[in-house]
Amino acid sequence: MKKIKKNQSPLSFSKKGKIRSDFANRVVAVVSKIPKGKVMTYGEVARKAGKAGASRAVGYWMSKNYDLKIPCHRVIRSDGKIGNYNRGGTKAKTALLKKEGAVL
DNA sequence: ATGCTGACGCTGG
DNA sequence: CCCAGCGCCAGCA
Repeated sequence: MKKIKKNQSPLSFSKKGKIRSDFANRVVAVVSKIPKGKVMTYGEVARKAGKAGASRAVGYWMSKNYDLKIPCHRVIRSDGKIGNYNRGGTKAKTALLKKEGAVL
């Protein structure tokens, strides 16, 4: 038998069980899979989510769902710069990554 | 569908 | 570091 549906992680961006978008769910899954001490760019996340180039869409969900239930602070810009965090807490994000030992 | 917005990516200044 | 323009995409009114 085959698994009709994969695990529905509680991290998924959904409304009371209703999936908003497969894309959003994928993004959360990828980000939550980022190992500690490592960072992933929005572009990479979007690519793994199946939507290469949807870097904006990725950040969009972060801003809308920055529950901090996912290591969104491990998601940085392609330049290696921080980008944004919690409506402008770039400082906190930088310190957080440095503390974890992320290679910037 | 259309228009606007947004935690992007890149190039240029 | 900042800003401007263009291209990219998903979400929402």
